[in-house]
Amino acid sequence: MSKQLPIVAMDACCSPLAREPLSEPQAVELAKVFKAISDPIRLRLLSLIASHEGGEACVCDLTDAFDVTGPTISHHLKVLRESGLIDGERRGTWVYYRVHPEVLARLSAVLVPADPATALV
Amino acid sequence: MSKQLPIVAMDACCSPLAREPLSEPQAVELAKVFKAISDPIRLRLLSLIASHEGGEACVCDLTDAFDVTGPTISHHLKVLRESGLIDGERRGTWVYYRVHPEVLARLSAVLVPADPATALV
DNA sequence: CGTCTAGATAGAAGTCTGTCAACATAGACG
DNA sequence: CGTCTATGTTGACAGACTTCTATCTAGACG
Repeated sequence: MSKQLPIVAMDACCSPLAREPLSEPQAVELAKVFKAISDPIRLRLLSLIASHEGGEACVCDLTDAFDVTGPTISHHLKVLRESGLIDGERRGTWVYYRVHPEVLARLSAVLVPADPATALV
Repeated sequence: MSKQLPIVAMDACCSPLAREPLSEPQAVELAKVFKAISDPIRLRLLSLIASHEGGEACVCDLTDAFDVTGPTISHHLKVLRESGLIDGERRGTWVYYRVHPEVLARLSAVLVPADPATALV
């Protein structure tokens, strides 16, 4: 579960994409992470985990929120795990997931527009 | 080209994903935009356009930066266009693209982690 | 040990995606 | 008008993705 994280992309990629052109390797690594959150179920899973009290959520809490089967949720959690966005830990009967906020922060930083006038409303 | 923008998602989605759970419709709309940037070529296209002087870039500038054929670049630009991230305008012989910084800003805002301690380095 | 539950894995079916070659279209220009 | 160049569109195909059912594994507990 919490096996060696692939320690994704994130190394050489913090300058906003609008400041200077992404290198090809940076783009490849970033694309993997964005692909991980390019599915509605995975986005909601990530959001449920990140916004859950205590910063973590049990798979049992997550499964009920969707119309798909357990294995499908497992699959999506695996994709999020392999992208480095979340990590899971077994405690007794249940498995708890939590997000890696640094990864989220870096994705957010990469997307910041160049023009400082375009502030968040 | 600059036909009625689909005026994507972006309406009801500015609260960070880690603050409260995304609704299903929000997730569906956001996922479309993230899917648009989940390809290395499209990420680099977006970055090239956004970081280009004057805030716009001609397709002719873009095509040379990649190993794929013209039609493939056209296809990727179309995906970015349909997601609302960029817009193109023909001026004489060439077509110029520019990004919509608000869309970028909103994506960035959605990904901001909950914990304020996780500031950008 | 046997059994029950939470979750993960495997394999299959159907759908979507990226890429190309071939063709179409829009201005520029003679 | 005819032709050349810059982009876009179409149709095809291989590979990747999502979801399911069936099966397996790890703890809990009697």
